Amino acid sequence: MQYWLMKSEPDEASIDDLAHAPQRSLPWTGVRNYQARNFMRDTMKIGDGVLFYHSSCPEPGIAGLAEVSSTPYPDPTQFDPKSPYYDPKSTQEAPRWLLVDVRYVKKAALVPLAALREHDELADMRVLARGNRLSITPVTRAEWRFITEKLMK
DNA sequence: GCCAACGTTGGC
DNA sequence: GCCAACGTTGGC
Repeated sequence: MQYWLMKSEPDEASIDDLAHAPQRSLPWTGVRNYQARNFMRDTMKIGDGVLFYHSSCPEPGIAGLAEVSSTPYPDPTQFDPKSPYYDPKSTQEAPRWLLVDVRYVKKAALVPLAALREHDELADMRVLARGNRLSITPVTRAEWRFITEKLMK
C-alpha cells in the first residue's frame, strides 16, 4: 500500500467531476511524462491512496482523497487523432502510455498549496520542491497521515 | 501574462 | 552522446 499525489486541472477533471462520474471513477488520461507513466505502470496497486490535487487554477491545493481502482491499461486518448493527447508515434501493438483508474473517496475543504508549505513535516514533499512539474509524485505514509489527520479535518 | 524550471527533440 | 533550442508546466 502506497500513497500518491496526483495533479489535475479542475477545468479538465475536478474532485467534483470524480464524485459524479460513473462508478465514481475516472481513467487518469493525458499523462505524457515517462516518470509519471512509470509510477502508474510499475508501482501503483489497487487501493493505493491518492491526494487529489487541483493545479493551474485560482486556488491550487489538495481538494480531496481518492484511490487507485484499476490495474494499468493503455490510455485510449493516445490513439484518438481528435484528442489533444493523441500520440501518432504510439501503436495498439506497443502502446506508449498506460494509465490507471482513480476512484473518489472523499472531498475535503481545500488544503491550499501555501498551507502545505507551512509545515516542516511536509518539507520534503516532491510537489513542494522548486520547479517541480511532475504530475504524479509519491507521498510517504507520514506525510499522508499528517495531511489527512491534521490538515483535512 | 510572466517567467523559472524542466523534459524532449534533433542536429551534429 | 552532447547540448542548444524549443515547448510545456504551473505558481504567481
